[in-house]
Amino acid sequence: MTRRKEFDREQALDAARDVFWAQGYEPTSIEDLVRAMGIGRQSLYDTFGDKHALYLEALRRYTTNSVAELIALLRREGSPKETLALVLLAEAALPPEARAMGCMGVNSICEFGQGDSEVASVRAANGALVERALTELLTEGVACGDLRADLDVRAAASSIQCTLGGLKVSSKAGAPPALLRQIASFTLDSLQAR
Amino acid sequence: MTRRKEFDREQALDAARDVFWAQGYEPTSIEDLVRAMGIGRQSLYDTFGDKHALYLEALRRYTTNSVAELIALLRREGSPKETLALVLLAEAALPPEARAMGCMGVNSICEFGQGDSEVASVRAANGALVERALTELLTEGVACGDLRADLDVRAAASSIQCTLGGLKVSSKAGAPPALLRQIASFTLDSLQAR
DNA sequence: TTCATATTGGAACAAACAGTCAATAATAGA
DNA sequence: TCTATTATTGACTGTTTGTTCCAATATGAA
Repeated sequence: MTRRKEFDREQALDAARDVFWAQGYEPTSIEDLVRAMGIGRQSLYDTFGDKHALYLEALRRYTTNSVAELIALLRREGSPKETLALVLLAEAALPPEARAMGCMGVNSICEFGQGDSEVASVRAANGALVERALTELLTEGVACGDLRADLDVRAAASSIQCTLGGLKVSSKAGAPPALLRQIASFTLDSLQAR
Repeated sequence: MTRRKEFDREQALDAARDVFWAQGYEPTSIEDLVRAMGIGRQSLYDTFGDKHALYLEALRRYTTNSVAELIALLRREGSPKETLALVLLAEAALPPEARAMGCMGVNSICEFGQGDSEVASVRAANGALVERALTELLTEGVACGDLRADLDVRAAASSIQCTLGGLKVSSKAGAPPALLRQIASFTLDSLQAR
């Protein structure tokens, strides 16, 4: 009954996410987007609404994917201590181009703050998921003796999430991987029994 | 031999810094700036060059001030442990409006990354100053028994700077002061002898 | 007072911006 | 094959952007 789209919606959305991720919201023009997405202007507006709606969808896609990835890592087989090390050392292991992009969620915090409630709610929901998975892992770590018996698990979970954010910022600022590893090791060390 | 400026340069620069701090570089228009600074368009260009030069000078002013403030705090009289507590708890003590603005340095990292070398060099210089003052304080803390004897002072300094960045981000994202205090206390705790 | 120079506000600039419109092209059901 | 409906294309809208030009104004030195 109708003509079919010539492009793949998800693929175009991925391209948009990458542009927003690398450049942020304001500095990204519709022109940048249509070029990267490989579609026409009108197709963009018909399919995604407007620039803000597209950004929101791209951010949702980013957080959903990256949180799912992080949670999969947190719930993997293996000792909690090793898993924590993997999580904390992940940033330092990324290639330079990936480190230069930082975290799209952190970027959106700096760009929008609490000003945009839709953007804020996307982040809040996913932050809570990470918090929970992290708490589970820490609880398991304490139980099996990997971590300090007197560890305040809730505080530690918040603190680790804070450190992960800090690592992303330091990384984007150009900190060398060796420094990132040093921070990761130190943080890890403070959780363990001594 | 000539006419005098009708405005105070430093005062105008403060106003510009506040606008850039709150909104970031791209979303801030020259119109926003002249309104906040209370000067004419041409005066802005004659006095500060262009938008980018003005931003750079505003960022320099911000980092110089805030780093000087932080270093003064780090080098105050009193026990290292208490000083560290003050530094880490500072963010949670700020009024909501101040927390919503975040750190202009962190904001600039997220907005520019390593792309703008002038911006990057402003941050690098000041980051090194904080690192040094932090290291001195930690060394003193270890010497006087406030902190763990086996503390890796350099790693701890990097880690604390990372945490401070993370706190700024969490704060701007809307984390309640109680959570920020929890993170600060946990971090502090991990530095102390147990 | 007069000259030379700085500052100022407003008008003007081209370029870039987000978003729209209308004509054309493609498809699936009748 | 026709028709209804959607997709694509590129030109176009009005606005906002950063920056500059210009004439008017103010000032200190001669």
